[in-house]
Amino acid sequence: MPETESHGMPDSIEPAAERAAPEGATLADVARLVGVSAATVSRALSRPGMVSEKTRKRIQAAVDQLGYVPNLLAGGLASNRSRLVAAIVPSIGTTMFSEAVETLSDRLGAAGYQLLLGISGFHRSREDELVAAVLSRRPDALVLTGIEHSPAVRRQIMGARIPVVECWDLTTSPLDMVVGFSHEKVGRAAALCLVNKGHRDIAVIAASDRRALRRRDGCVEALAEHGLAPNRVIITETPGSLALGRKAFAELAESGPLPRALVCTSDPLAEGALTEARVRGVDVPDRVAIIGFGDFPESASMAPALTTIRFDRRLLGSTAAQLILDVLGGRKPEAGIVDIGFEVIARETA
Amino acid sequence: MPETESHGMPDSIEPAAERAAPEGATLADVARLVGVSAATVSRALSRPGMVSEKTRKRIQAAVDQLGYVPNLLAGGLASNRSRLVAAIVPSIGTTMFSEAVETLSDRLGAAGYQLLLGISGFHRSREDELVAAVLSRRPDALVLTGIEHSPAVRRQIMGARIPVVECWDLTTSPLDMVVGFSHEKVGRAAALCLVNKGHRDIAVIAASDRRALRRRDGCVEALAEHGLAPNRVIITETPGSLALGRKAFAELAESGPLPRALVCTSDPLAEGALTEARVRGVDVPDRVAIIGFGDFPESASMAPALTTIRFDRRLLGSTAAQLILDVLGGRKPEAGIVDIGFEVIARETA
DNA sequence: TTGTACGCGTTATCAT
DNA sequence: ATGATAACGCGTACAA
Repeated sequence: MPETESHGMPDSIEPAAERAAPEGATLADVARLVGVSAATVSRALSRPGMVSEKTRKRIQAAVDQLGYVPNLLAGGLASNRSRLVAAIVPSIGTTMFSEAVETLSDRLGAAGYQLLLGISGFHRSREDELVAAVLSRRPDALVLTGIEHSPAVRRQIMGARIPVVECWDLTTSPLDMVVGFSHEKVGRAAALCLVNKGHRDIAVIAASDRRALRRRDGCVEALAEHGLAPNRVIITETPGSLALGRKAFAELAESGPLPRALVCTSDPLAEGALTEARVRGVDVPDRVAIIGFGDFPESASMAPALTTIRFDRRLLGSTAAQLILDVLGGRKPEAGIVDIGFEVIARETA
Repeated sequence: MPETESHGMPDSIEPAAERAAPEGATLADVARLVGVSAATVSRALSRPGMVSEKTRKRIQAAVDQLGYVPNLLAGGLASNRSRLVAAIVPSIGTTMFSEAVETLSDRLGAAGYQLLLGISGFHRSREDELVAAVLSRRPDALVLTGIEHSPAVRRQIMGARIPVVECWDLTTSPLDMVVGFSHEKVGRAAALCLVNKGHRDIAVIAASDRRALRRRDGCVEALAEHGLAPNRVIITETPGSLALGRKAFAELAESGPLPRALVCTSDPLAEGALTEARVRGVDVPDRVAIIGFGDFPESASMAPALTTIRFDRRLLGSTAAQLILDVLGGRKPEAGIVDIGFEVIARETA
């Protein structure tokens, strides 16, 4: 009897073989145990509707008994669908990105996709490497941060022929799809918020990443349209932090007369400025009104003196997920360019 | 001539074939173009030392020309090494986890590994699903949060036969390796810090996840050893947040006389308590001393009235990475149980 | 140093 | 509803 089962095998040879997973059972092992073909097992697991009720149950039992775990490397290779979505973000150390990534991961996970995460640390060259590395896993879709990418990245991505969502920014000419908001408009809104309150003496503290600089640009432009020039513009490193905000405010205080109002390109910078102002006995917002960006949760209660600009990070993540799932599901998304907008949160009348 | 090259092919048929990547070039395509075997190309890419200088250059040229991107699904299947490390964390929305994950990702990336991230949201059952999902990618190693896992998880993991690092906690009997610190000791340190300052009337606000509760346990034990019982113990949801901290402090204030000192199991809770105290005109630390945990960067400048307990999150991440790389590299780690310790950061003498 | 040949575990196609 | 068989793209003994 050449193809006999292992029943009756002496315990001394493979004692654990029938109890725990011996050594990574395969589809073929399950099939053998049940007495069906591998194809049937594969179908039972991925398209249960195509398999008869009773064989499906027997297969399930065998799967449990063997502790069978499907090999998605093999599955992906055969089907050309990895069920993997790659996301490349500058950092997960700020809620700006982490909340969106969490939401993205949740939504994708619910649909059977997993998240391959690349963290670029705000370095352009690192994005290049990460894109290359990540594409070698043959992800079914790709999420990128921002709309500026090196030619190499653009080339690789076009060659990959998968859906791509650029996030946290907006453009009329995305690589594929884009979901975010206009940083120029955010900067304008910050400026207008202060101008509308009657301020004319306004300084700017901006981090040096591309999107922060575009917020600064929008701000300066809006001021110009009101016949104003910024009191001063201070550029800090990226990412903006509380410490950098303190330093920048100190520089502001020591290099000339304080402005009447201050635009910071992010809440951490704004919080730092606020902190330094307090230390120096400068009243916020009475002496210096400060507006930030990002609506970081800490600031809501800790820094009620700050005004900020909020966008919905979770909406960003879920929208990106939805776009991807639509495309992968063969549905056409309602729109490939999604502006999730933002709103000014004035916590004080200042 | 049966195996002819595509030279001389009329442009009208495959015009782009010789310029851009036509449609996912494979190793075989590269080999054909160079006129060597696929094996040689494979070696040139993964073990350059085994290939002659000049053929390696020609291969590199062909790779560039075709825009060849290796398929790691196939590679992983063939070699049984995915170059993937999976990590499962409750959240990336707090620096507690995000910084460690960032460091982990950096270190692994530098060694040629990529990070497959699962976010469990503090749900035990979700960890089960994620482990199963993640193991189907055949990761070369696994990073888990904490030391308590369901039997199903333990079984699956043992069956996977890969290095595992449990993080953010400590035990003498890890699944495989562990890097973190003792939460009981953190709780004890918090209590002792206050007791040593002469406080005897101490309350506790704790989140309800396992590690936070163990910090509470350590705290209550240490108090008992000094003949003290906590004024009150308030349990909040997980994860602890500024809002929950405010609510808990309000409850404390309204349900009886305020304690003289307060232990919070995390900094967000402590910041919330501090905020609510301020709102109620309660001086911190003169009327109520507050100690938190986690050393969240925001608290350093914003809440100088708080004492906190710090552990090195980046050290945690890099140690985990090092353990994994050691094992995967065939080196034996110095120790499979790493206590990274912690320190009390007293920001005020209170 | 290079080539040959096989296998990795799964899905898809085409029968039955 | 189920089975046989051929890919999928690559790594790796083994041979040359």
